[in-house]
Amino acid sequence: VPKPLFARLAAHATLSESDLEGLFASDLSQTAHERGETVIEIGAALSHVFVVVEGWAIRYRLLEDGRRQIVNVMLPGDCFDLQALINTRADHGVEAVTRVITVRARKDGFLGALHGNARLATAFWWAAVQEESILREQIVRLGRRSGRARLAHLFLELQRRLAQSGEPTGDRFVVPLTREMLADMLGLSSVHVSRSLTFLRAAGLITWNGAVLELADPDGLATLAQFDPAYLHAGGRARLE
Amino acid sequence: VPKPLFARLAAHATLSESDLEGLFASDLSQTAHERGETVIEIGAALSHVFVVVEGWAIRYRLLEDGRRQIVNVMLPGDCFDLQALINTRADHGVEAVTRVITVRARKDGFLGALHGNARLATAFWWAAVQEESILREQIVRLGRRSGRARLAHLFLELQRRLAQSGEPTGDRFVVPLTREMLADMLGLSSVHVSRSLTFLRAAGLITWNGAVLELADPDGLATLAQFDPAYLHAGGRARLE
DNA sequence: CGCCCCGTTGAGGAGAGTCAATGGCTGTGG
DNA sequence: CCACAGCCATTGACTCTCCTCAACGGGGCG
Repeated sequence: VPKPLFARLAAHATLSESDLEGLFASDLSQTAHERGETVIEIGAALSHVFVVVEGWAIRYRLLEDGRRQIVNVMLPGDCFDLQALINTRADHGVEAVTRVITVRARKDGFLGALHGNARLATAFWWAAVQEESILREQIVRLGRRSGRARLAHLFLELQRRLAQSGEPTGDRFVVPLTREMLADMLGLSSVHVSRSLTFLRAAGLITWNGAVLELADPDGLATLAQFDPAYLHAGGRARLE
Repeated sequence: VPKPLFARLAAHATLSESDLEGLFASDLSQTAHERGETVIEIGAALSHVFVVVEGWAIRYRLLEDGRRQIVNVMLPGDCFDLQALINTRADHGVEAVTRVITVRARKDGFLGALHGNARLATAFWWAAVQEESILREQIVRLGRRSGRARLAHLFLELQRRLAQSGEPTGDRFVVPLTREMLADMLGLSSVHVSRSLTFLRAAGLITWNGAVLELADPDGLATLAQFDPAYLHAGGRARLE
């Protein structure tokens, strides 16, 4: 059983590891994708549900003129794509940011396990609520925040989400994203991302030497970004009525 | 049974009206909200699932400094909020754009009906897939399109979505949104929305006299907006495997 | 008639994009 | 072991989209 997934699901529902075992026992096909590799092609038929066990991945859409918008980052414990349980085609691609290890479950087996276990269904439903809320917050970030605030806000979100997947995360953690990925995520150009990062550094809000990002002044970042973590639904306990 | 809801659900699943009757028969409490009224307050506990029967509503989030980002428009047939079946609080508000009539179903009754009817569950699942895909496209619109293109893209989306709810919609339909609402949807200022509309009018792409919007040159709009309707999942048939 | 809401238009300024040059780091092959 | 290529980040200069403040005008409604 993937630990990050268990950590996330168990945080909001009463769950033991055995609840999850049935899901992946049948065909525990761990797949590894190298950095830069395509995990799911746009337009591909979806027959499996994926869970990220290790590493980061991005979900993106492309425009005809070649521009790219990254819709969301997938961290350990995130699922792709609960809603694709219906037979449909991927309307966005998934690419590995680092080396990524995924576990796949066939849709029918997944649904069967959910039918037989109400607590498990509740836990996954809760994960879907969180996921959609994160999408909504991404909309607010793009629509109503400045470049600097977008960066600050994203960093704070990543910190909380990493903590939810059970990593020992304080104010220092590895962020394997390039400037261009940040740009495609935040609706900016990579040049402007670079400038905005320089500003955040100069203001003493962050340091970022190579890979490890440090939130030097979390409160300052939260003020700049108007960060309100409520949308992450980190507290609270799931209950399907 | 609300007709717009039936039109949308039946478009992608084999469904008869009787499938839906059980949902609303028990407590068919139609509620009307006047233009500008709050339908759901941010932070309110959610005990019901809502369906818009008539009129338009907006889902929005507010920032501390008073700025507003509209996450999505709700048209007849749209549900608020399938994912709130879990006991949680609204992380965004809903406000009536026109006079809005909603039908509410208690969460437990709703879930019971879904459990007893696989076709119904499939149809609602499909609606959720569409809804999330529309959110993703909103992200692309905000992140990677110019002001003019955002407007053109939104108008084309509204046309298709209205058609899905069963309205007789050609290239002319009523858009009850103010400039400021468009601005809060598209991440712009109302002044810039006004200017961009002037441009679209001057280019012969649209006319908008008072309420009725006419897409005078749909192909031109689609080119400007790089509109690819695939994300609306308008074709295709739902099947839960 | 007068108020208020909404839309338009103008002027000036700030934020973000584009093009381009530079420099560091890494991996590779002679 | 070093030279070179390729990728990535930074910085500069210039441009353009979009924002803010402000004035004005039209339509609905009391």
